[in-house]
Amino acid sequence: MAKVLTPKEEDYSQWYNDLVLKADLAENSSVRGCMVIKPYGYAIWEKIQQTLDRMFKETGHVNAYFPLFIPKSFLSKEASHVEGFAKECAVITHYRLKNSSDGKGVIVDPEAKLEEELIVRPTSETIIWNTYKNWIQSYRDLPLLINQWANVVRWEMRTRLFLRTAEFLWQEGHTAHATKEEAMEEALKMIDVYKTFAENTLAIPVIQGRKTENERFAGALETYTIEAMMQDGKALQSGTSHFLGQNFAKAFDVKFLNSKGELEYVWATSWGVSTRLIGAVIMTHSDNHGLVLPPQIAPLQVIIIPIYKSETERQQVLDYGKDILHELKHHGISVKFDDRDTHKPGWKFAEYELKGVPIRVAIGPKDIENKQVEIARRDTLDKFYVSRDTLIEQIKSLLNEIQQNIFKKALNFRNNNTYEITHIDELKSNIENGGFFVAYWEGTKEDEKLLNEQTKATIRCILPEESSSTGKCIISGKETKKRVIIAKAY
RNA sequence: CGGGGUGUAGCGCAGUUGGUUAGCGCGCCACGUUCGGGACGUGGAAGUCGGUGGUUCGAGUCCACUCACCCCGACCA
Repeated sequence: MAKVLTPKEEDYSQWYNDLVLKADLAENSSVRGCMVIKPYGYAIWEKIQQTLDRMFKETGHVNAYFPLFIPKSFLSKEASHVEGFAKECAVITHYRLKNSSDGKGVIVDPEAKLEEELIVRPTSETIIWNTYKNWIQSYRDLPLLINQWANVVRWEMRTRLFLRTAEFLWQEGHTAHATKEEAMEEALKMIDVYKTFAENTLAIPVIQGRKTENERFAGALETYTIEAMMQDGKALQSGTSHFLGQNFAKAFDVKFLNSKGELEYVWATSWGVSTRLIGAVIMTHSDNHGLVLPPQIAPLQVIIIPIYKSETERQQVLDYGKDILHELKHHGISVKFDDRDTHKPGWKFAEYELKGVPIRVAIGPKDIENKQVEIARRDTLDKFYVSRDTLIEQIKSLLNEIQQNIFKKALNFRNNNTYEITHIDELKSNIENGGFFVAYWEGTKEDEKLLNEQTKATIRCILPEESSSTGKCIISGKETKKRVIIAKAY
């Protein structure tokens, strides 16, 4: 008996916390609100990065890197942008320390005060648009399609591993376009990329929509979002793409000469996903035994565990297993053979279940004799024997099947916890149990605030209009085509 | 930033009205028996009791201050 998780049913957030720590994904650091991402957790992030990076490049984007620090004056150039971020900025005021007079340490040297304070980027629109000003003169310089992989800092009051940390890793795309239509198309294209990635790679079903004015990104004219439902019925905003209009171009005076020789302001988008996605993966698929990882981002897809008694058996099992190891590697499968003699098989079974390895292959003397192996799949915990001859093919298709299965499971869960409502009372009486509530909405900003105060829920997104059918807004009673998802959110 | 709570070995905790050498479980190390679902035995290492100051013959224990972390709210990806 070693690592026991708090059961989900008992305390969901405790379960989440236990899991992150015990699966060795991350831990709290001695810096308030900042986490240490441990090798296993970082390996998942690397998988996420690799896939997304490829998708960004396939859609014509390139990577670059901009400074961590932003002069304070830059941030205030776009009024609503600074308003949104001002309350959570880390500020650098000095550039030097000196020995304290009591000799016990160092103090900030008051002589070394910066002329202008620097802000640790909470997001990079301002520093990037200040740079784009120098890069863009003519329509021939457009579009500019740039992404950066970086860390950002937002001084959050309350933090939770992966879901909300003061420093987090993300990617932020910042694009510049000659026309409104092209920028809008880009913003929509990227939210599509995120949706595809979430569903195909992370196996997380998401609802795509746009944010209400209240929930929009600071400085955006339109924010598109993908919203996922966690196992406790709460929503997690998993990626956003913003149509920024000409706000930043105007704030930073970025103009280009069009083919007719006229000066115009540039149109912009920005879009990002963060290490929060790891939290989304955990809270979508995992169970009381530990992590359940989608094969596509599992750092380890297959674990091989030997079972033996005597030294001769050990040699035989090792030979048999090494063979399988090399063959799987040859087929591009990420696999490890845990031949450590310091832990017993049962211990290893539990350990790799905790870590969410999709497929476990166990081999003992019995299996060598029968030319087979025992396979256990992490998603269903089913165990069965597979002939050695067809093993490789079966593992390949099983990885695929697991990927599909956990997606379907998550989709069913979401469908079963999504409710169409026609009156706000239905929301009030059911919101405590979580879930997505679909309602017609034609309310004002104030109505939205009222909704939040009364139910603790928020409008997660406005759904795309699929048909021309209409209904009555649950607050104002106005007839409308607009439908929204309401839910409690992380 | 308001309300509540906790700081004792790597982790989880116990420690009586102040009284010698501060314990327990897990983990760790060594050896042996084990090995198809988190093994067992024997021995061992590991602690400035969050910090500072005070009361006292004597403080993990009492007092003051302070720091850190956790939970609940307001804020947020």
